[in-house]
Amino acid sequence: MKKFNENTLYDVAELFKNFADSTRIRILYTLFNKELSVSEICELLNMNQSAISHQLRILKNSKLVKNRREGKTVYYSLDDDHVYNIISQGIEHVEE
Amino acid sequence: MKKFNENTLYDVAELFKNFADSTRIRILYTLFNKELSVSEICELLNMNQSAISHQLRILKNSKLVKNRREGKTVYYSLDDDHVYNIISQGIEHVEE
DNA sequence: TGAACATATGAACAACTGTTCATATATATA
DNA sequence: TATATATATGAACAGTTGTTCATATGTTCA
Repeated sequence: MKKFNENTLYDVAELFKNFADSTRIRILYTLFNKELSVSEICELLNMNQSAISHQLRILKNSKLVKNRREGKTVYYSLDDDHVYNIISQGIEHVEE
Repeated sequence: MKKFNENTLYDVAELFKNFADSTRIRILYTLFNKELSVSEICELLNMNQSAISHQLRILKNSKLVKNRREGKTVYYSLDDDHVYNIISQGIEHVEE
């Protein structure tokens, strides 16, 4: 079994917390294909803008999404290759 | 992008909740190699028996661990191939 | 049966989390 | 500058979660 720092598993738990909420995981899933603006995400998930912005901040702090501003609009996209793989594996699991 | 039932992402979030707590993820990690009794897990994680039992029940209900009784002792082990892969991917992510 | 040991479980409590509401900030344009 | 639009953020609140404590259940053996 691979050795690693004893804090690693705490960090792993922190990572998985991001995926442990259906709003955040649905946000991430909408970003699988392409970047989207905040308001586009709101429409897709049918949720209010404040709730989405709060969750986007959490995802950004965890470096799972990144954003860029274009005028008034802010576009978000996945910031990590692992995100796609981890969620895909989760989907695979529950679909069995 | 793969199509699936709209409830799937909610189920995925539920799945990841299991990995979103450091106690549970450390329990699962102790079971990577081999089955362990409840008291062995308590010693390894230096936590009291009640806390461990409560978390084991959560993991069992989610079908991530299984158990077998041998006299007074109950042994727990991983019940799902995906568990190993999902946690490994999480470890890989945070170690970069 | 009774004592000892291993594990499970319910209740209670503190800590944490996600959403809403109100409002602030940033940008574009008239 | 004033207004409209898009996004961000702080405070408050309800709901959820993990641990502890006390106790129950299950098993072995004397």
